[in-house]
Amino acid sequence: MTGIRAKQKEKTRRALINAALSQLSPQTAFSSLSLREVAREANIAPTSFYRHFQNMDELGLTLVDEGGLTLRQLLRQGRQRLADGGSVIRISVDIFMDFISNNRSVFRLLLQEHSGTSKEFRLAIAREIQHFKSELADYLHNERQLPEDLARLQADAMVRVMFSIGADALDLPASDRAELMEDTILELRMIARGATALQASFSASKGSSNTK
Amino acid sequence: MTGIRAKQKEKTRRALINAALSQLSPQTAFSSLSLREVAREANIAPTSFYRHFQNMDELGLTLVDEGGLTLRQLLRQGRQRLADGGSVIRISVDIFMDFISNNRSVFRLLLQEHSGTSKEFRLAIAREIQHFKSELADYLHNERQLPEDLARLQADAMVRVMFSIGADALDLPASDRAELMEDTILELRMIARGATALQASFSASKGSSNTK
DNA sequence: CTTTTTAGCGAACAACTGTACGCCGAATTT
DNA sequence: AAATTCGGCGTACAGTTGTTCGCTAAAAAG
Repeated sequence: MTGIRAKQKEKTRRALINAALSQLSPQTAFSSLSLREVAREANIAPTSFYRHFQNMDELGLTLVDEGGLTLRQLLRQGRQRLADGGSVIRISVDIFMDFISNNRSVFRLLLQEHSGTSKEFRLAIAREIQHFKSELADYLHNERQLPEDLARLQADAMVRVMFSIGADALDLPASDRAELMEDTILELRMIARGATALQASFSASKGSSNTK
Repeated sequence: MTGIRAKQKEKTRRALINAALSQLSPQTAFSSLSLREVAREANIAPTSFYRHFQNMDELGLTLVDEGGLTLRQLLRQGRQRLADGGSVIRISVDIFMDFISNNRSVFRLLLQEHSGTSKEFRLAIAREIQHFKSELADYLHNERQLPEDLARLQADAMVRVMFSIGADALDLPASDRAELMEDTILELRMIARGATALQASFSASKGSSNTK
């Protein structure tokens, strides 16, 4: 019951995960990693890999899950920081950019496999993104009094823009990133403004006789 | 001077291009195509491939260029249709969705290699997208009297949203696509509204004493 | 007609790949 | 103390890859 065996197993499992992460780079996609290389980097025999994962895919999905988890945790922190006051948009952009800076490889993995050739990967990543959207839509609906439909659309547009810009920021020197962030904030503000403007026209055309 | 030789060469060049295209699918990325498979599909010896392209990369870049060209041509057609009246946004969305429907493989190639591992691919595709943005920004500035900065930002946001939604539409049954298109149109309208709203606040805070 | 150019071929090579199989030895269970 | 579980290893195999080299035959150039 000491679990000395389980402990060791978990250790080399981590070694495999880290080996995979360490081999990812702008020039090397996860989908082109070989089981043998990863095993070599983790200092185990190729055949031992199978004691931990059935596939390279299974390893990759683990990375996706862990990355998504990290992102969601950051979002919660963001909501807390927000209680102290400050622009939601600016804070969210900050958090997001920090995330991709500190998790370049994982974010690249998310981007690449989001449009990759494995349906399982695509679905797993789409699920993570959907999480992101839903939380934002809820916030817009509850805290900003937007009707559900409009909140959903605004969140959708914002998340799309944010991820797309994140992809561009990924291989940008830190110096250029500040500029991009200002653009990002403006674009997101644009979307927010547009949403409330649309809300106004809808409620106007719907119940113009009803002031309350 | 008959050029019977040049003619034949062009023919098998096309055969190679078509072979590559025909092997692309949701399950097969361009970056994982093998020179040998492509040559086999084109009915030439593997070694003959080099008479036409130095690399598989060179072949891929050709596909990117051709895809970009097609897209730009459609844009011009779109601008013509626009002269007859109608919603710019709706028409543009129509055209875009048509494009990805009729060029699934190419669009998938663009998406995948946009965040792929070859810098040359990334740059080539970024260039195509930049074309798209610039043309839209010019239109917004010239025809819609938006200040250049705001036009640039609106175009940027719109193109990002459009491409992102395009990626989702790619593996969607045609039945679900209609719904997605309506969402797209609303999101783009949101962005457009937001841009003019921001314009109003800026000019108000800048020169409130200047009516003209 | 003679010479040069060139698209295409086949053989060969070394480098990898994923994975099936059976064995070992230490941790765990009985 | 004996039996079982199981993480890890080495060997082995068949398959595929990109690319080099020298050759052929037909088109083009002289």
